[in-house]
Amino acid sequence: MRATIWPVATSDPHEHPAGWGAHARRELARTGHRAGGAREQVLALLERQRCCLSAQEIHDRLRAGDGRAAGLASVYRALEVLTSLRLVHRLDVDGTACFEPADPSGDHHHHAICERCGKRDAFEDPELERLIDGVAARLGYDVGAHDVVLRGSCPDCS
Amino acid sequence: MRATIWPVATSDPHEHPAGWGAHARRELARTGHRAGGAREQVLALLERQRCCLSAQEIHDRLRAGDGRAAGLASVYRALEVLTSLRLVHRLDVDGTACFEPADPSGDHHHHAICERCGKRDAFEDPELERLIDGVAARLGYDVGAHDVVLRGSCPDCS
DNA sequence: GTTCCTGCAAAATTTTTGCATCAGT
DNA sequence: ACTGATGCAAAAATTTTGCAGGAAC
Repeated sequence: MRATIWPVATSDPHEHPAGWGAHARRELARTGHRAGGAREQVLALLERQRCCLSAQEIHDRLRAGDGRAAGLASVYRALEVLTSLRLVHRLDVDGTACFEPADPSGDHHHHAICERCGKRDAFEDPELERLIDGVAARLGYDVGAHDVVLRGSCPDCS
Repeated sequence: MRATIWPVATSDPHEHPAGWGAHARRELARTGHRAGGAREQVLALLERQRCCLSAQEIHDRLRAGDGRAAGLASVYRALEVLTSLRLVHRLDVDGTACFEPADPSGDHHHHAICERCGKRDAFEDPELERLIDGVAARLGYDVGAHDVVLRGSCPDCS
């Protein structure tokens, strides 16, 4: 492991928009995907997760649970499918990919990452969204996704 | 008032804000680094480059030049030093890290990436910067760096 | 029964590290 | 000379792929 595994705050009071899991399962079925065990495990885990997790973190948490955990390769494959359907959003953090549910309503948040303690915070800002849409339009890009990442010291570490 | 946007083409041999190379060499000397061949090669290449390059791309371009090219590991080591001194900015694109000079004045640009042809465009927007500063303050983060990445289809591919 | 899904292992990629040697100060 | 810098190769970390067996429809 190249980077230390930092704890991810799970105490975030933000619950996921109701029905992300249901929406995702519906989309998977609609696009002709079968309900296998590995993908369901990943889906169920992401459903309870607010902030992003790496494939390895997802795999570790699955193994920590009871029963047989999906293999790491299957986790990657599940994430690939979910990402291509835009059901999860991929974000590169420190050279490793992290994944989190994508809100079907189109709402989404961005990230502030503490370079000292590794904490990943989420935030949203409607004005920021509007501004980015304007920039995309002026560039002539048909933008399907965008990320904003802030790096620095969180309030606790400052 | 409308924010101004300056698109910068990837291949555009745009000159860097005066003195980035000089500034970088000065900082390296000031922090007790010696002027080795590999780091100088990387520095000289980045000096002529406006948009971001991966370590492999840098290595390839160095080998395409005349004379002995720095080894790939030395490219990584040079980039590590330059990044830690905040002289270059690191950006993760598609799972691989890209690097580009960081303007000493604090000005910087962001990126729009075409998912079809892989083109990387740069843009800047002062209003976006202001907004991000505001978000950072609101979060209580001491933000040292930030990225904005737009992904989609460029005008040519749309 | 057909086709997709999964697990395991192997391969491919990307990045880091060990170590002997070379070079800057 | 001393110490950092470099090159090469090996290792480590991350991600993808091949293939045989199993499961969903």
